[in-house]
Amino acid sequence: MVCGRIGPARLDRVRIASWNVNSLKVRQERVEGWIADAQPDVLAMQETKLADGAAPLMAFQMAGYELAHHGEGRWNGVAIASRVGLRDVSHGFEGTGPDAEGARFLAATCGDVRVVSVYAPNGRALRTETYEAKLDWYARLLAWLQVNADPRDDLVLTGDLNVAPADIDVYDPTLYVDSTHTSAPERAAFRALLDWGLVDIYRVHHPEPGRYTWWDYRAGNFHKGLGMRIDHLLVTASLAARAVDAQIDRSARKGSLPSDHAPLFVDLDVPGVVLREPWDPPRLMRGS
DNA sequence: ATGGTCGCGCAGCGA
Repeated sequence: MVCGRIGPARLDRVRIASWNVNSLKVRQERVEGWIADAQPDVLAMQETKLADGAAPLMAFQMAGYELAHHGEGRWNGVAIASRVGLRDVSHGFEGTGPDAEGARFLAATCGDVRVVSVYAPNGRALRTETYEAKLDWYARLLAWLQVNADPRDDLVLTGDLNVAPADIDVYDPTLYVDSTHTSAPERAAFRALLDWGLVDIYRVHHPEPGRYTWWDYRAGNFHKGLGMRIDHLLVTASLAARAVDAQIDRSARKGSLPSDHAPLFVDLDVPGVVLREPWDPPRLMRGS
């Protein structure tokens, strides 16, 4: 808890999380509850499905976080909540391609870490225009990194990348042949991010199979363990060396009205980050 | 194996 703290606190460890919330409006209470439990210092969100004007700045402020939001409402929408600073907000390459594909990219510097929250296009089906747009989006994401970042930076690229990088990232690889999320071009696009200088830090800490971040709402797939690992925390080498743990919080997928994605987070030894002052709510004056 | 459920918004689409 940050309540009761006097003066700025310095953190030696920073927790950076990502969660496709599938409508922040519907998920608001759940997100607030998860933040209170998990205490992330930075939370990247995807599929907020909100216009910027409807972003719940005050609710995050009350919890001690600044919020940057990029959305047009209805579909897509990405955000970054931070309690260790939030500056140099960028919408990146949004709107520059033949199919802009909506609000799917947001970058901000939190503490001294560059955080990029992305929501990759789904692709729907192979050999369709939306599939080609997905690959094009990936190409533009890589180009953004090449132009606007350096592999030597402290950078986290996180979010719903809509790619299962390897066969162990899907519950049954034989069902995912010649389909989106696993196709060779998609995996090559994902691999190109790693080749640029990013590390799949969750996989480093958890080489075991059966670790997923998304489960179809239908057919009780979550309870049957039928999921995919399509949400990722990709970090540069300098941060990978300082990552002490990474986890997927399956518990957040349980209960009533969950998102179909679970949040995941990485804990980094980044000494000297200053925790933002919690907002002091105005108090009602009592007449005497 | 198929389809099964959500969210948005009010029909049917997107995931």
